[in-house]
Amino acid sequence: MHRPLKQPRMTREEKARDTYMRILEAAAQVVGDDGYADASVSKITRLAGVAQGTFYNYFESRQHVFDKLLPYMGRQMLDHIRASVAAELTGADREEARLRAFFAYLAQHPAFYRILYEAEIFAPRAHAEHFRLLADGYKGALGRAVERGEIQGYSEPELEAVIYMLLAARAYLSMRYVHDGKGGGALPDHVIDAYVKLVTRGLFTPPGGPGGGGG
Amino acid sequence: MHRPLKQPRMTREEKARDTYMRILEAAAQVVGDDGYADASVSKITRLAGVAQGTFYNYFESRQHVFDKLLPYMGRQMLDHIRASVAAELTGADREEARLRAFFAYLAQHPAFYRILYEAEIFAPRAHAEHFRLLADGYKGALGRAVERGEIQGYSEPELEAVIYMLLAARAYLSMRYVHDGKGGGALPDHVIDAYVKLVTRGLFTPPGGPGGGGG
Amino acid sequence: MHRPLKQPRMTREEKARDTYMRILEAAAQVVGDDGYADASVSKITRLAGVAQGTFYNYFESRQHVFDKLLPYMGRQMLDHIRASVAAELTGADREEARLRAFFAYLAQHPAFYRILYEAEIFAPRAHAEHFRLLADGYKGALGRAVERGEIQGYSEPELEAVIYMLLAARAYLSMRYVHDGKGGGALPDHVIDAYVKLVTRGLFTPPGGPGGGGG
Amino acid sequence: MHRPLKQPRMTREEKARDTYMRILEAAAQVVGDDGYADASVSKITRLAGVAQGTFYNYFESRQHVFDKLLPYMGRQMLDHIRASVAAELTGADREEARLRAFFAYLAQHPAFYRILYEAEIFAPRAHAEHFRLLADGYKGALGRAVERGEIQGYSEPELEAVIYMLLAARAYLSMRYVHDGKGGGALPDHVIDAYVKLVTRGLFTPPGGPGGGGG
DNA sequence: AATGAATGAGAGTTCATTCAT
DNA sequence: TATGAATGAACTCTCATTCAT
Repeated sequence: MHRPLKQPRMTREEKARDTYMRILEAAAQVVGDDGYADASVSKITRLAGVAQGTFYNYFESRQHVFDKLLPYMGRQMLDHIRASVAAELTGADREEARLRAFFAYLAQHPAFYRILYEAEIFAPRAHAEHFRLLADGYKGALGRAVERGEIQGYSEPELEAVIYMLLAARAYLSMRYVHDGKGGGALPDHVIDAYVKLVTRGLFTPPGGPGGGGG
Repeated sequence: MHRPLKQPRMTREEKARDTYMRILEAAAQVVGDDGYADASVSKITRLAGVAQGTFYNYFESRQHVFDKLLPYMGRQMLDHIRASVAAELTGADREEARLRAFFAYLAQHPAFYRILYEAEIFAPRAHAEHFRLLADGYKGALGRAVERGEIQGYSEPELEAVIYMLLAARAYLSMRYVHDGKGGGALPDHVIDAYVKLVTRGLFTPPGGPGGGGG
Repeated sequence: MHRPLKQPRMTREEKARDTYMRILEAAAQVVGDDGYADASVSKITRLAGVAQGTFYNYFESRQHVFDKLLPYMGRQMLDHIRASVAAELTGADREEARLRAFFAYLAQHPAFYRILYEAEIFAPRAHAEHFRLLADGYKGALGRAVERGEIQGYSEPELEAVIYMLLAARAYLSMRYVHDGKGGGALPDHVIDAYVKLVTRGLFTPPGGPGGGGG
Repeated sequence: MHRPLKQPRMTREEKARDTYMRILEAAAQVVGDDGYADASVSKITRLAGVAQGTFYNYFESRQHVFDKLLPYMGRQMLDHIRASVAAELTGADREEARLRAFFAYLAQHPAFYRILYEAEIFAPRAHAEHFRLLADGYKGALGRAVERGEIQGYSEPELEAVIYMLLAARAYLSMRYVHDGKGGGALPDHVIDAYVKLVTRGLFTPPGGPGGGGG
């Protein structure tokens, strides 16, 4: 029944960290629900359970939380994808796994859709940075595929363009098939098939080389 | 007995039409420059050279102009693409021509970028309708390619998914290579090459069939 | 089948008169439905079937129609009451007849309620004038009752106060029992009884004098 | 170790209460002077000495202050009347005292006239509630008069109608003799006499019963 | 006399931000 | 550090009125 010896539940620093995170998470949820445009400071602080003024002890301005949102959730998403994709997968199989992992993350974190795609408008710096990060990761992966001979006939700058097209595909497929709402959050199989087919044929060379035993 | 050819420069009706267009064009420019979120009625009317109240003689609300913007410019863009793409082009060549025409339009109408891509957030109805329109046009084109045997191995719903990926590619390539600003509005050739390569290999079957004489 | 010799259906003057009346009646209806505060010029002209500008050919301002409304309908109402009350009625019977006639008019012209009672706020000049008119008519009637010995013990200025109380009773009874809406427009009998009883006892002396054979 | 009796002049809560009251009183005065229709938020806040935005920290909307005005001043008025009318007064004497107290309150609070009578239009809910309150208080009083035998020959629903007529009398007498402005706020004696006479004869039975020793 | 487009003042309301407590 | 009241600029929208046609 007595109080445990442990110090006050949180040190001052921990408490500050906690408040920061509460505000950030609240912002994520509000933006996810209402979009950046309607994510007022008052909604965010109300949800976070702090006073409006407190907000400005942790963020310089409303825009500043917005700028933190995508980096914060984007890292989560990348971690999720990385953890989901088996290390030994290569080529188109790896692509498929990444796509599935992305949509799985989206299904678990519905707020992420708006945080990500509205960021181009409301947090353009963060958005650009996020895409650079994604693209860089991708570049490494495709670079290794090139080295393994899985990909042929694309120059390095061309590969960058391809990467943006793949990221684009993700975005629009989630917009069209998930966010619009009938699918209940899951991507239909034929859509995954189409993606895999396009990428396999378009990017990855079948083992025997192009024109080999493809099909 | 005959009336002079023109009494007033414009009839009342023409003048009304002119005012409507002035407001609409002003709205397009303001949205192009500042985005929907910062496109206030006062900015629009100032640019159009009319009083704020006049705005509401022509549009029920700020949202209502927003809803007209994409249909208005989208039709322009489609007309431009249709006019630019030679009728006899087929297959990947046609795809390339379409891509180039799109980017040419974008270079001539820089406002269109934001009007189009921010519409998902600020004029979702118009945005959805616009994409349905594009996708339908595309479906017809790809359907004919299927009939000609240029495309093989894709079911109809898969083709729909492919269409959304191609539209996605356009969007992200314009975001990355044009809108971000260094290219001065033109898409670098290697990007077009990458697009064409991906689509050619991924979608279009070389004359002799897959695995034929491709390369 | 041929046009009758009669001049154009209406002379210019008649047509103007007609337009004037159309606007006035439209104003009456709009004020009756929405109240003075929400009776915009555009609503009125739309209902009247004329252009907004036409309004100002007939009335100097919005306030000016408002000022015409109560005189116009008030006269109608007085005519109705005068026509409804049998000439030979006297004393409390006459009062009852007047009350019933007033409520009958109200039931037939629902717009009149608001036109009359909101006028104190929105057309105070007309309102005061209307009540002066009513009071003057009343004064004559009560003066004759005094001469007949039906009323005793009230000085002339006291009678004026009584008149205002009687008019007040009308107003509040219509507010409470008719306008609030359950009665379907008719005044319940017990309310009329209460009115008649109060007035009979309070104002009119029974034939044998006060304290005579009353009951 | 002890705290000085007062640190800040007002605690935060007191200050908030003060601001609320300042706005409410300012609204009362503006409505009293200009009527509800012309009582703009900007006039109210200017008079209250706060920023326009502050208004919306205390009231959801302009309409919401309007809805508070009559309850606030109505309670004041009732308290005043209750305090002014000697407990031992009964019958018509009590009525006279009430009438005098009402007009005394009106003379001290000129704003109350418009707040009360325009409320039927601009704050109908509050108006209805106010009258229900008044009528209920009256019902109790008249009910006791009936029990004491002071009132005879009126059924209960008839008494309700009478109550509305008495309230109506108040309203119109104040409109005619006070608000119109010549009397300087006081009701002429002959008007009070007329009211008392009408009510005495009409409602209250003289000690010996109707037809007794009256006169 | 009739039209209806144009005007612009002014309304109510929102909200990011500040700051005294 | 946390609070929440106060601020005021900026917004969208309404509408009586004017006036060229």
